[in-house]
Amino acid sequence: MKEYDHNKIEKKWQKEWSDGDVYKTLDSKKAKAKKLKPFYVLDMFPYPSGAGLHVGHPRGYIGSDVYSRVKRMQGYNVLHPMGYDAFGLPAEQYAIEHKIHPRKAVDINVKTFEKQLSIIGLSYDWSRRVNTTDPEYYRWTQWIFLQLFNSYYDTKKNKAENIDSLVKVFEKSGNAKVNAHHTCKIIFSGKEWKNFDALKRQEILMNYRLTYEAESEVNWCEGLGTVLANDEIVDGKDGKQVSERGGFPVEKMIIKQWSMRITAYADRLIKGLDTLEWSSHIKEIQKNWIGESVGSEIEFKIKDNDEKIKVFTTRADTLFGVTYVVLAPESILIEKLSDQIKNKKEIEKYISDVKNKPEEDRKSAEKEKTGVVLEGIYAINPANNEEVPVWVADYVLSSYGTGAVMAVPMYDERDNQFAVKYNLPIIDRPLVDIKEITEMVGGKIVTKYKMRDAIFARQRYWGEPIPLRRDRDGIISSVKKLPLELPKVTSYEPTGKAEGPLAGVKAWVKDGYETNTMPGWAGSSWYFLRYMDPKNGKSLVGENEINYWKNVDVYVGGAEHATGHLLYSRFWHKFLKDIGVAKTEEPFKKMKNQGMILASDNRKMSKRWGNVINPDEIVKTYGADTLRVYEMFMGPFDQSLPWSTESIIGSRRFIERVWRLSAKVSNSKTSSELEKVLHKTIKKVNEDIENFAFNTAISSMMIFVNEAEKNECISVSDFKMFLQILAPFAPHFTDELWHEMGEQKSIHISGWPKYNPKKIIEDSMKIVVQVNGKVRSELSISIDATDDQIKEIALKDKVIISWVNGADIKRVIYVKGRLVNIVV
RNA sequence: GCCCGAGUGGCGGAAUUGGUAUACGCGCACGACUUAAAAUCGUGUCUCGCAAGGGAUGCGGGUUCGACCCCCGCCUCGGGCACCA
Repeated sequence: MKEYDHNKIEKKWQKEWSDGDVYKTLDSKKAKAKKLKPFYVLDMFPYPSGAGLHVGHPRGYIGSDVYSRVKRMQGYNVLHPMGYDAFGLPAEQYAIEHKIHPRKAVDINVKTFEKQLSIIGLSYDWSRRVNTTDPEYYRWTQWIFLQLFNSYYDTKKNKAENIDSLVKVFEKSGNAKVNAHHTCKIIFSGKEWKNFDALKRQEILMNYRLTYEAESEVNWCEGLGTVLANDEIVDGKDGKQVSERGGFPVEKMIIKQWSMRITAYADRLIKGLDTLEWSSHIKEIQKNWIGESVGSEIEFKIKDNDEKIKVFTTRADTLFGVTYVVLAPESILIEKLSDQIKNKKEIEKYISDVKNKPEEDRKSAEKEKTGVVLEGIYAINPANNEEVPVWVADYVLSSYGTGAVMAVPMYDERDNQFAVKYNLPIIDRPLVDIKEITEMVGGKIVTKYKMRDAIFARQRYWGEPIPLRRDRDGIISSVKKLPLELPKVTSYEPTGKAEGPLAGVKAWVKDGYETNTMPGWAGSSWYFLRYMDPKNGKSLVGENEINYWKNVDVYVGGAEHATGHLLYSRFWHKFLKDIGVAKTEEPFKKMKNQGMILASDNRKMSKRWGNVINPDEIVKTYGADTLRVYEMFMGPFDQSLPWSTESIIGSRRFIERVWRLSAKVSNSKTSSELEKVLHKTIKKVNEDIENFAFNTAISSMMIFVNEAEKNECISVSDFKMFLQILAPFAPHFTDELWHEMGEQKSIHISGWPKYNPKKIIEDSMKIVVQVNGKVRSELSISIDATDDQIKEIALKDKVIISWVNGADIKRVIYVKGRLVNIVV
């Protein structure tokens, strides 16, 4: 018997697999010729950070690898690729810290990453690797940007449409009745449209485009020199907002920015969640993030004025209890009403004070609410024609609902606080039916969302250039020839202004290109489509390929991307579906989220704590097979677990026991008892892997080995079946033993064993007998026994008779195949 | 504050989702092999009790023949949102 030398075996098989193209994915044409069905298993591609991997990083990759290997063995044409998300802040920060160009830093980091990953024995088809910073890749990111730019959202057809068709409508009949998701505040006729100059038209269309430029409030991070998305910000120690990366302070600012109209898809993004096999936890987070709420829009007339105040409320049933109305300080109505406002100066001062106040003060719930009454202005409650005062107050947000609120201090806590502070009446009126009252006052039921449009620009160098140019008159046009390559700069450090380092490239600016670049999520929002057809120079993905693969079948990655990547990808995918590129409504049908591996001190692994365990070391001492088995065995896949180098020995022992078990393989038959255990194990492993319950799959294989060791021999065919179910977890040494059993081809393309239902049938069953719910006896009864027979046998059992002790038997409950409970 | 999730031996965890709680593994103890050690193998290992038996799934109650699982009220930890009308 050879010694188990993991280093030798693992090196040998990794080379064999690579030389033999064992994990090569077939393109659709070849696959169809062979009648192979597609199966797409995807890992979230990493930022190649350069810090090196710790033992926790590969956990998700190992899980998805096990799953992919099973699918491959089951005869699917498996697409299991890997690539790099290398644009964006992490890569750029690393480059700045290490004083090298981000391009070089990315290349170095990718190499380090691949070297570390290669020793784990993952079954990627490396020939399909993508990198978001590759011009041949970001050419298509830019292409998608332009498609969005040239589209608007048709709310009637409920899909994106080309902006040209909207222009035609404008020409014909203006915009009064368009069915479009927009922010356009002016109404014009077809005639007026024709008289608008090009700049005016551009300005109007900007309100409809799915990628648009607008003044918007942004999170400005001085430390990183850029604007950040809401999901890139976290609460700092003192409760103030800081950047997730680096922990720098973040403040609100109004800047003209490129944005994406994700809000147009809010409804579809919520509805689609029901069709997804994702953890309910992540669906819940997305649902809350999108924040759908159904309520009523109700108009309050203004006394002695033609203007109206439109409020949004989810509590129209409290309409009779309204004692005042509040406008957000940003409300344009205030300007319109100014002639009638008696305390104009005071109002103006209040508004400017609010604007200069940091947003975090304004948003904190503990903060005292402030406000000023608009003297001379009264709103008329449409339900009872009562005149109520109108206030401006900073607790009303302009960005949500209609930017105006009807205040019902009796029922709303915030209104109540405000009313108490400013001595406003609090009245108790009976509640009415929401639907009825809304109809009665001529309002309508509408749906509002908390989600905001996504800002699509970063004031940084290391990102995709925005493929637009602006001529001297300010007219924007699409760049015709993609990719628009990122120019070389002398300094890629942040400039600290609302423009990026590209502003320092004279030729770039002269040509009218944008100095902002795209945010990190641009390249990662569609990469899964590129893997289907990574070298296609004519289109983002070929028709044949996308029709074959359709979408990702199983997506594996961290749960922390719930409101970022996973939402943006769904948004883009839906858009790509609308324009005919994607073929399904959702990109990721099923998703599994791996838990983090913590250090043994239960903290995150980090250089800072000095508790990092390096996978290279573990592979060297214990082997990749052991590492893989251990990481899958240590606990539920989606749960965060502490690493224990002490416990890994159990997985190593398991592998060695299988290795030694091969000495018991012979041509004689396996005992029927062991055969039964084997087939049960095959059944269990198959089910468990399908559910990503890898830990219990391994434990059942351990039970089989324990059982097998008690036997004198095991047949070649039975042992081979066992190797096959173990192979996805420990691919190297199982392939070695497989060949030792006389096989020529790799075990990983050898087929997946099926259990034989006949071989797991028991001829007797173990029935537990309880008296009043307490276990008192155990019986072995023939499988053919009827329910009544079983009850009778239980009642006649000596132990049971002594427990019942002649008492009246009230009930006898029989649970099929499990237990009898006798109630006395 | 609001919305999710979790809490089981010394440790990681299992339990067919209402039916034998603690599978599997680590650790520990004892034994075998060995001059010895390592490795390996065997036995034991929730708790009280000599035993018969009793008690334990964060705490307190409830439903049920039967509850880790369902319901009500707490506690602790993790995650999400946060003046969203």
